Amino acid sequence: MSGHTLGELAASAELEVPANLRRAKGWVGQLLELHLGATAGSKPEQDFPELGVELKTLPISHSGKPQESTFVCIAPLTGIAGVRWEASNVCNKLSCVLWIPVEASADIPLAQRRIATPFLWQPTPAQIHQLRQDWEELMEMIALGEVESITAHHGEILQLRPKAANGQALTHAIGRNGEMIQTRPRGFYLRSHFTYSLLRDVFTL
DNA sequence: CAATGATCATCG
DNA sequence: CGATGATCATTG
Repeated sequence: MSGHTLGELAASAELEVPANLRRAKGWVGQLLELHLGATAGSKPEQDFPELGVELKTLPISHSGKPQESTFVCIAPLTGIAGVRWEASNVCNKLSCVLWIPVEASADIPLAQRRIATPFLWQPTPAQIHQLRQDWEELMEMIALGEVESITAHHGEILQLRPKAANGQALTHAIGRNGEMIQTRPRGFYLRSHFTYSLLRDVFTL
């Protein structure tokens, strides 16, 4: 797919290209999943379970920098006593990722945006250490009932941010006194400066 | 609602 | 103008 445009891929799949991504935010990712034969659905698993590979598109600017952070997975806010990093969804999802950089500058019409060179990535021991540290810090705060005091400033490469259909969505979490509270669902995201470092490592920029 | 796919829109 | 917090579509 490298070098081809999203318009070409959409045409071969007989899909309409939306006017913009405002009401189709996951369109690019789903188009690429379709072409690579990933199992559609909303299962909390890797995109290619047989290969142990997770697929993620990476929106990049003209200068090749990621334009957005990368969503990893929903953060568990309850039932997290004793959860270990090795058994976490974050660890599982990021153990092997096929990154597919895609042009995403606002001045390029969606159909004309090109797919860059994908690369397969497995975190280095140092990256795993960094991910694990961030994850443990955030999970500890959640476990201690401090989820509502977590902001996106926490975590060096992995951050926690709201992840929901809107601000009214609520889920259960642990409160400051160990009681059950209602709060906005959160998700783990990779900071763009981290995904940029992955691009620099692979393409020796 | 929770999970998938993410980008939008506003603020500092 | 980058990052945070908010939001969109869809499926089970």
